[in-house]
Amino acid sequence: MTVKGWTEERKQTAKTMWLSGQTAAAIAAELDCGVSRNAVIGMMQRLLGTGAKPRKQPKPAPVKKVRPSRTSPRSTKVAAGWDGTTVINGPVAEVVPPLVEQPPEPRTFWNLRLRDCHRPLWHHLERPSVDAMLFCGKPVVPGSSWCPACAVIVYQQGTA
DNA sequence: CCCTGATTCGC
DNA sequence: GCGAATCAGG
Repeated sequence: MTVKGWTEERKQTAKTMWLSGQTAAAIAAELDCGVSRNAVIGMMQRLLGTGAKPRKQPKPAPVKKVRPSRTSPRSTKVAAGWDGTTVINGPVAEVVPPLVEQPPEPRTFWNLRLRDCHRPLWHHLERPSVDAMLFCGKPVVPGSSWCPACAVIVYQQGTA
């Protein structure tokens, strides 16, 4: 089932994953067709109009760089469950739709993403099970691993 | 260095 | 329409 190209299913999956906060690379891996993360990003721009956001740098000098060849060795990527749900066969659309928006905080171990506040919330537990591993989950300060509130806490504790 | 998304532009 | 190259930020 490796039909190269963007099928409606593929677009839907990518779109939903993107909206749910998955990274482009993760989406590319999940789709597991010949798409790179750039392809995913490019598709999102066309599909969702990502370019609608105000850009910071107008990129003044798009000087033509050397483009010797476009051939790229596409490595086989492993499709792993991205939200704890194994998606191997069957219409992906049936497993993805339930995702409307971001899950409420705190985030679970499985839902925690790079930009979610990483401050652990289980410091009371000796041996927390994965299910008990909750993180703050609020949006982090860009460049940090914690949200503004947790950054202060972590800093005061000297755990930074 | 690695990663991320964003943009440009050739196909 | 598509995606690699490239860029810019973290």
